[in-house]
Amino acid sequence: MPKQSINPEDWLAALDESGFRVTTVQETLIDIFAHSQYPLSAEQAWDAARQSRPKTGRATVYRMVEKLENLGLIRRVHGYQGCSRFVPTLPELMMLFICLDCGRADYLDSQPLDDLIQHTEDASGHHIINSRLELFGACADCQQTD
Amino acid sequence: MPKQSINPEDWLAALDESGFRVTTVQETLIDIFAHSQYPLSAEQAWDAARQSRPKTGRATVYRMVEKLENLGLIRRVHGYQGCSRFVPTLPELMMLFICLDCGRADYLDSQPLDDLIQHTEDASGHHIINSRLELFGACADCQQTD
DNA sequence: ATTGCTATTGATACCATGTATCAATAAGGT
DNA sequence: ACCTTATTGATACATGGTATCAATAGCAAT
Repeated sequence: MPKQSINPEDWLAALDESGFRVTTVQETLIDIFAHSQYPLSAEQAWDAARQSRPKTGRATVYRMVEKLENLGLIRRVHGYQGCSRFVPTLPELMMLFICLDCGRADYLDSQPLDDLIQHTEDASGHHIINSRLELFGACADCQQTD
Repeated sequence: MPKQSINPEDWLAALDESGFRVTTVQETLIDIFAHSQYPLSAEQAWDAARQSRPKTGRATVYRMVEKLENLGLIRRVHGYQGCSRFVPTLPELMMLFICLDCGRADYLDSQPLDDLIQHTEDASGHHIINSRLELFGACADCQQTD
């Protein structure tokens, strides 16, 4: 459902550029996150990783998830089966919609959010440094089959 | 900083109307949440509760927090010192701003968010059932003292 | 007021999720 | 191929939250 596709090579390049070593665990996990249509927990990613790389350690996955989040390559989804699931990020598409029915993530253009933030700064006098917007509901596909 | 004040009696009435018994623990905890300007964790609320009511149990506080959240009287703040702090809710003021400097919550009128949701529904075809918006930054007061 | 029913509570034990430690491994520059 | 050191995997640990269950206390009816 993402309108842009995610390129695992770009993620490896991002790790490399940030001075991290490129390892097989990373390749494995990046592949898992980049191709998942659904929010994944670290535990789920661990299960998935061990299918292609059985000796993958649990702590390693948690460390990797943290690293990917810090680099802005994945983002945490709050309020959907807890607060510990992650989806890949897509540049310029910071408005996240999660379908409560099929669970898929859709990424929407951030312009309306940018406008809202601008408006709020003007109206309140606060300086807004970052924001979190998540939308939940029934996606266009699931509405038709209800 | 909340522009409306919160009335603990209304909360007790809400519990009563929902068929729950009104107890002293509830009064204690409602007072704590209704008067806090800062997001509080369950653990912090427990500490506060025991000052006026020493034998208050930990599990009771967790249960109460869950109940208040379910009733919509408090709301969870995500991404500010974890995902387990709560602020009281204020009707019609669903846009939450948290100052990263002083930690206080400010509540903003939801109209811009309602507009954004309407626009997104029209543009995407998704039906939006609920949303979560949090804004973080430097509040008007804290900017002046920087 | 007293009683009886049952929701709520407090104490404890428990579980899940995530983190610190540390020896072994493997990137990657030389 | 070698050396340095970041990364890994296994284990133990910490934290935050939940299940259990006997004791307590709301509240409605008498």
